[in-house]
Amino acid sequence: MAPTSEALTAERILAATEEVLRRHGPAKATVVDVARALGVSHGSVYRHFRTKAALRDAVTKRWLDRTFESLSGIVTAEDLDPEARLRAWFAGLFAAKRRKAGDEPELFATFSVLATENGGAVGSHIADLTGQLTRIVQAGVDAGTFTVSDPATTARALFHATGRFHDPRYAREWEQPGVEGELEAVVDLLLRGLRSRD
Amino acid sequence: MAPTSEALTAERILAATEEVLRRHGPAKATVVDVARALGVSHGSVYRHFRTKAALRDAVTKRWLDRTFESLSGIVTAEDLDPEARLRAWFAGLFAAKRRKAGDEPELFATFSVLATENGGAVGSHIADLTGQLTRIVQAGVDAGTFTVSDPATTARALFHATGRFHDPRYAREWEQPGVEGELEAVVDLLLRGLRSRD
DNA sequence: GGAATGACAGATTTTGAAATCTGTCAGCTG
DNA sequence: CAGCTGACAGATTTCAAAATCTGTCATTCC
Repeated sequence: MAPTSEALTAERILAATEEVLRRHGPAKATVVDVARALGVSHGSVYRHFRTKAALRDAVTKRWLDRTFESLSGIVTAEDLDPEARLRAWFAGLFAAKRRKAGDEPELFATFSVLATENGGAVGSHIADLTGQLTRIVQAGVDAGTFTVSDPATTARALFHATGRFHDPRYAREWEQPGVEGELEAVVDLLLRGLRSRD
Repeated sequence: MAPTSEALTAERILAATEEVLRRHGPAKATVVDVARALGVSHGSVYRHFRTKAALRDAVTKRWLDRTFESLSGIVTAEDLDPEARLRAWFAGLFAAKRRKAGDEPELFATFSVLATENGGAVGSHIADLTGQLTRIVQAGVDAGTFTVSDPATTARALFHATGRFHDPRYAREWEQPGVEGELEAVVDLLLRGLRSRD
């Protein structure tokens, strides 16, 4: 890599790390590699990130933010009723996860590793997603189409019940033929449970 | 181990294999170990099981049958309405899985390995469980308390939606404090979805 | 003086040779 | 003869030495 003479910023380190991860995968991507790609000593990288774990976490956060940006738009989509929002949201989440698992396997693997380690970036990602779910459920309650006692608890239940379609541990199953239908069957059942009965 | 002079039956091999697995875990349990425990040559073991994989599969089948025997009783419990049966069934499934994961970690690990490999024993185990679910759902439809178009599809949706509470990939999470409540929240939501609306 | 370096200790990973394992089968044994 | 053995080829695993990596910090450089 050309040792660019620009200042060494956190952002440049993150970009280089992502590149190294993409090329080598999470198991074989070292801080030394990142430094080499930037044309600096590895000590310099440690000036910006206290540990290798912190660096991985930051890269994953950046990647997650980029990848699931569009989802939050659905939460406030005025042209959709809460039920349609929920359907679109789950469909969008699943589509994005599956696409990334296929298109960027190495970065997805990094995310998976962090997920099993309860990394900070993954923790906030999940908190972010359940927060979005809570807001949709709340909107449904406000509109009178949903009846639930505690939107936040319900949101977590929805998230848990759909784990098979967003938890990276199931990534392999996402390629099998009938999955789309499986997601729909689960979401149908859950939406029936949310609906008001009077 | 005392080289018992009884005939070498499949059953004796299975018992010895289970013992070896319990002692060494799935990674370090070899066919040679099993043969040594029985006081025979490993060639004799291959007379009864074509491959090591077949042996592992048979041991796991035996273990699964023993472990989840009691569940099937709930399916036909006349004293419970279908909704109560479903609750009891899920609670029982979760309790059994969690107990086994804690009490017999090595055998549970063997089961987990087979699960990720889509082993035959695990496949029938899952088919068996969804079959039981289907029968409970069907009973609910017959009784008029549930309304669903296709009990088998619904049963699979129920099974997928509760994966977090029976899929061995989540075993680690089963020890955390709030899990019981999480299962209840999901089951509540699903049952609301099953109930008839008129 | 603030940023970068590179040498260093201890931890982790790689590597390749030796040991063990899987699955087969010709022959032994009772 | 039915059931068991043990030697064998090729695959896999183990193990210990060598290489590399992580994280620190005194020193160098601009």
